Amino acid sequence: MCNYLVYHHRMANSIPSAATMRAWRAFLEAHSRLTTRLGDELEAETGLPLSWYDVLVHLAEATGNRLRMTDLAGAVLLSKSGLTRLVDRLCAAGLVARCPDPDDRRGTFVELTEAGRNRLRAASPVHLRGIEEHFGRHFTGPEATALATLLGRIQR
Amino acid sequence: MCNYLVYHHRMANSIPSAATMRAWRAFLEAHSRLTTRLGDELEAETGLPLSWYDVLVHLAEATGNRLRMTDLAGAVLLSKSGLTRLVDRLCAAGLVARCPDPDDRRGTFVELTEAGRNRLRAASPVHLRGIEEHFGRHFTGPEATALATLLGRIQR
DNA sequence: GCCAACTCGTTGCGTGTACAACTATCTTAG
DNA sequence: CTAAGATAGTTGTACACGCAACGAGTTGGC
Repeated sequence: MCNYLVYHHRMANSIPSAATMRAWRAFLEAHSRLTTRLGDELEAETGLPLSWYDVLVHLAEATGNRLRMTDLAGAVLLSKSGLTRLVDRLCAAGLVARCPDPDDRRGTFVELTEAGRNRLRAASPVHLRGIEEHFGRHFTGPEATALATLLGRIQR
Repeated sequence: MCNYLVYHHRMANSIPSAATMRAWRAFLEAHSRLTTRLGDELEAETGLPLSWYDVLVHLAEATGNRLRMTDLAGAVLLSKSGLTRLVDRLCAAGLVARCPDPDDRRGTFVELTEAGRNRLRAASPVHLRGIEEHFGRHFTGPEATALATLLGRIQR
């Protein structure tokens, strides 16, 4: 899924410029190639799918290494049901554990296990190297900052 | 699926800078939000999924409004089998047609039908407006050009 | 010319995801 | 205090996608 290029049919206003369309195309193409490549590398070298890694990182960053299902779903940009199944798999692999929230018996915390922490520690250098090699290395420091600023304008 | 943030574990070299990581996070988040939003809008207002739109645009741009399966798969960044199924659906909807390549009897052309062209003409303003409203509008002309240049460095 | 190697597109299968409906729990208005 | 509504997470179901294997067709070395 990716291109959605201009089909020339100029209307009154609010039509993207040619530069905008070039940026949009480059954006989509870059995303597709980067996620595919980084995902393949991570899985090949560490056996960890990108979605698993993503969950582990968010838990590792959270205070207490635990997060509520809903919050985690928001963090990894997944639907609630999608996260339920993903956490099922991570639980089965022993990398995270579910524990009930005593203050709200509807809620569930997802907590990083020791095995999960170790697994993340092992995978992290591989993925970071990949990010640098396939993404960061193409930009100077100021360029990376500019990129973050520009893309950061797309919010919520 | 999305974050893959830094888990601080500094190694010798080739570790992404903080600016790179900010850019990477912003990139992933922007992509997730934009594709979701644009896809929802397009489907709600025109009944056309983004993947369908993408195919139609590429055919409309191709000479003769036709493309070989493999080339089309490359253009829309989909696997061969994924494209086979997608084209199945578009055929069933009457928006494209398959026709054999007389010069290579293994090959198949996918061709835009009149209905497909009309459907694309109707959907295109909606999607372009969306691109401008959710993406282009956040950038000045030079910024969009810079973005295209920077992202364009991620190749192949 | 012929067989091996390659290419094109499709199919079987497994997987990951979203949506909607559901259960259990919490919150709030009256 | 209770009933109505909101919220947390799970489950049923459908679907889109990739990978590997396949059948048909093409190409190149000998």
